Amino acid sequence: MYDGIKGFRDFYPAEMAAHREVIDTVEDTAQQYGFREIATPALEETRLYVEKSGEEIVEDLYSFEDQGGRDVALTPELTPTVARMVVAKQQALAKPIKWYSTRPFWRYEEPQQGRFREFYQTNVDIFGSEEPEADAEILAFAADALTNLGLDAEDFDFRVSHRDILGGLLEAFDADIDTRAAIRAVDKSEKIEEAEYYDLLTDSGLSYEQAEQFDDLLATDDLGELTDFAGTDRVADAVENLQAVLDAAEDFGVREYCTLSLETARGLDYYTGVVFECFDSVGEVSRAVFGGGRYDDLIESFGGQPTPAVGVAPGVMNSTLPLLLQRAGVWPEEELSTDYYVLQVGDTRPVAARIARELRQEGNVVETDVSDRSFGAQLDYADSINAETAIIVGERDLEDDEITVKDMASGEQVQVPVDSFPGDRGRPTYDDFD
RNA sequence: UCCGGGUUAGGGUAGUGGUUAUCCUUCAGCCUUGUGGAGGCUGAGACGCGGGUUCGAUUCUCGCACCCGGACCCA
Repeated sequence: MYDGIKGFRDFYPAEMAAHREVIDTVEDTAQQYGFREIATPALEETRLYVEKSGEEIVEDLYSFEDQGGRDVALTPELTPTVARMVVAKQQALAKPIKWYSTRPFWRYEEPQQGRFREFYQTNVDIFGSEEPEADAEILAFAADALTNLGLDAEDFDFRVSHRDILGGLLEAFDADIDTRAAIRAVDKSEKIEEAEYYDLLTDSGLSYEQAEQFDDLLATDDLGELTDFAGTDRVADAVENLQAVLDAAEDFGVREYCTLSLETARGLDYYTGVVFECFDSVGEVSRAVFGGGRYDDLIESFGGQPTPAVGVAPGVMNSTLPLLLQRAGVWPEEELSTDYYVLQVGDTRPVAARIARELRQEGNVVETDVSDRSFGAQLDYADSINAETAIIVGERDLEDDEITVKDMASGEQVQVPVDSFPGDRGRPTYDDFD
């Protein structure tokens, strides 16, 4: 016996069937918005992450030198990769570029609730539009994906904020402020004691009075108050932009899922405009379910022409979204499903095989005996794979040129002429002959 | 990396410094080449790994691995 690797998980068929349903729902939703699927490598050069995020990020990467001497890393996120792809074909791609991709990612972190070292995300991004409609479309996609999974407005909450509001307000104080540290403090404010929060703010350069004032400003519902306080174009523009995104979200039918929450900052440095995080309304899932936002400077920093971008990345496996779905009672059934089991009694293989083949050609899931098992054992097996219908092909039936169609749930069965089965019926069941 | 709690057949469990480690379930075969989700019989399957203490360790002890939480970090 071997242990698995810490933070990596196996998925067996029944559990995977539920995950498959979740992934398909999220991807179908993306396709309905016209997002196009891409595929990307599992390895990138380590410097792709180091140069954008700092040397300390290496601690959280699976990185190593390959046999050709290249420093490579398992991808911890998709954004740098898609940015690289956009830069490489920038002139060839019609804008806006709308892509999605579901894939595993790897981070060398300590596993915790809803967090593993290997996890799957569906990344959804729009490149080439700086309009608020693009931000709102990302919000709308995310909200639709969740409601298509069975969640409603009572279950989750998108906390929406704007990076320039935070940065602009800080800039408006007469102080030498470490903006990055201050934003990080804001991002933590919900999780830590108030005194600790104020300590972090004052550490970042604000006076105590300024920290209080800043905290008050973030709590406001009146965005105009922020504009008046700062008196700068930066804040005025950011407020206007955030309002425009929320207005668009209203028209897109998803405003009800969004809450203004300036305390939401996101830890990542490359965000520039609207940012948001999805939370469990009940709070049983203790950390953010997923997040997204605008990163208008990243493509240019990768050597491309200035290209605005906005995206979101729900985790679909080994992440907090499945926990939220379970908490809300909408997690799909973890069970196998099978349309037909074709049961053979005696040497009836030619007929059984023909029937199985024709049912499969109609798109059905069909199993038949490959273990030379007894009648009872075959029925047991058919039961274990949740077969809906058993087609009994027995020597006795065939003597009368018939087969037996059996409904597995009720046990009822009916004799049917073998020559006309399945015929042009796509998915015949017991009820069709009853 | 750090802190807390865990680890006994596939799943759930009982128990013990000393014979063949308990029970339920599961799985496989058979009764059963014509009726499963019922029953009977037979069989399979476990003390996470390594070191130490001991005549003897699944039990005590140390280290490691993995699991569940949490801190840090969060892309």
